[in-house]
Amino acid sequence: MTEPTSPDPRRAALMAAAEALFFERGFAATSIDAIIERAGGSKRTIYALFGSKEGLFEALIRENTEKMFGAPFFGAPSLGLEETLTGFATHLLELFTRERTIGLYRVVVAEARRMPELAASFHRLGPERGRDWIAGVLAAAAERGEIGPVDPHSAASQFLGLVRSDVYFEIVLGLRGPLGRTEIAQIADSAVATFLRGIQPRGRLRP
Amino acid sequence: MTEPTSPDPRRAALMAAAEALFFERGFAATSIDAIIERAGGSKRTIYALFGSKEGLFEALIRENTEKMFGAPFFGAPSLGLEETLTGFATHLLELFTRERTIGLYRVVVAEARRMPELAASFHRLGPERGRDWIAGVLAAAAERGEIGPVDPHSAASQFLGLVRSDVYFEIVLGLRGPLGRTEIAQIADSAVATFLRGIQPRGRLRP
DNA sequence: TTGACAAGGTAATGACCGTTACCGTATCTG
DNA sequence: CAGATACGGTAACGGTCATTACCTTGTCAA
Repeated sequence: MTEPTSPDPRRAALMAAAEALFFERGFAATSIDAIIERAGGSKRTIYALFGSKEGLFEALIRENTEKMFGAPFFGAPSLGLEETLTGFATHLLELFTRERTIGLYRVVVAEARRMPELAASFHRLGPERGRDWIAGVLAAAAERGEIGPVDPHSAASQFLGLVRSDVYFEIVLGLRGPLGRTEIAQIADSAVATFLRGIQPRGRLRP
Repeated sequence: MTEPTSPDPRRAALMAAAEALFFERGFAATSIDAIIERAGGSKRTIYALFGSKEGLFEALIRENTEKMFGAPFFGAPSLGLEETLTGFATHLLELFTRERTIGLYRVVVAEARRMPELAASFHRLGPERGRDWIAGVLAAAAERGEIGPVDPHSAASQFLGLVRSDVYFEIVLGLRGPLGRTEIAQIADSAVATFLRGIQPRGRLRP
C-alpha cells in the first residue's frame, strides 16, 4: 500500500510534527493548524498527502509501529534458553519504557474504541510479533526437553506479563520516568529466573 | 422522611451521562452539550456543581476509582497462601477486565500527560492498594517460612504482571471481549502456580 | 518569451466548542 | 399576599475546528 520509505521532506516534517503533538496531546486535542505551525508549509499539503486528519493519524501510527517493532526480536538462535529469554526481556523493557513507545501506546489505547482496526493493526505489527517469537522459543525448548511441556501461547503470555510486571503499568500512568540500564537488567534477570522456575512441572528441579 | 444525606439526582444523572460519554469518546472529544443532551437539565448545573468540564472529569474519575477499588482486597486472613493469592488473582481479573474498568483505565492513560496528578490519584486510590496488600501477604508468608525470603514489593509487582499477563494488554487494546468465569479461573490458577514455584529459592522443592 | 499547468499558501465556510450573561420562575420569609 | 432570592433554562459570545474554494507563484515545454 504505502511505500516503506518516502524521500519527501515535507512528508517527513509533517510526520515529525504530528508525532510530537498527537503523542503529547492525543488525537482530538491536536489541531491541523497546530501541526502546520510546527511543521511549516500549508494545510493543503496534509490533505494532498493524507486525505484527512484521521488519515495522517493512521499513517503516523502505522509507520511508527513498524519503525519501533521492525524485526527486533530475532536474536541469535545459538544462545541457551536463559540467555535468549534474558536478552528478549531486556530488549522488551528498553523498547516499552521509551518515551516514544509510551506515547504511541497511550494514543492507540485512547482511540482503541473509535478506531478498533487501528489498535488491531498496531498489535499485529508490534507486540504480537514478540509474543509469537517467544512462544516459538518456548516450544522449541520444550521439544528439546530443556523445560517441561508447556502451552507455548499461554506461557509466552505469562512471560510477557512477568517482564512488564507492575512497573510498566506505572510508567504508562506517568508515575515513573524511563528505566535505567541497571534497573532494566535487574527486572529482566529476576523475571527470567521466576519464569524458568515457575514453568517447571510441580516437584521437578532444574538441573 | 428525607434521607440523612440526600444524593442529588441531577448530579447522579450528570455522572452517569459523563461516564458513558467520556469513557466512550475520551475527554477532548466529549462536549458539555452532548452530556446535557443525555442527562437532561442545563449546562448551568454542570458549572454550578463542578466548575468546569475538567472539574466534572476529575470528579468522575475520582468517584469511579473509589467505587471500583473500594476495599475489595481484604480477604479472609485465615486462608492459606495459595488460596489467598488465587482469590486475589480472580478478583483482580474480574475487576480489570470489566468494561467499565477498561473505560476508566483508557481515559486515565490517555490524559496521563496533561493531568498527571489525576493519574497519580487514580493509582493511589486504586491499583496501588492491591499491590500493597499483596506485598503484605507475601511478607507475612515469608516471615512464617511458607515461602523463601523475598523482596515483598518486587515480588508483588511480578505477581501482578503474571496475573494480568498479556491478556490484559490485549483487552485494553480492544482485541478481546471480557473474560468468562472459566477463563478467569484458569488464568488465575496458572498464574498462582507459576508464581509460587517461581519465587522459591533455586533448587528448593515445595512440600 | 510565453502559455499552461501543477503545487502550495491564504482565506473563507459552516459548524461546534466551553463558558457566561441574562432572564423567567418557583420557593421561601415577613 | 408581597417581596426577595436562589436556581436553572436560553441564548449569545468569542474562539477554534476540519475542510475546501480560490488564487498566487514557480516551472517547464514549445
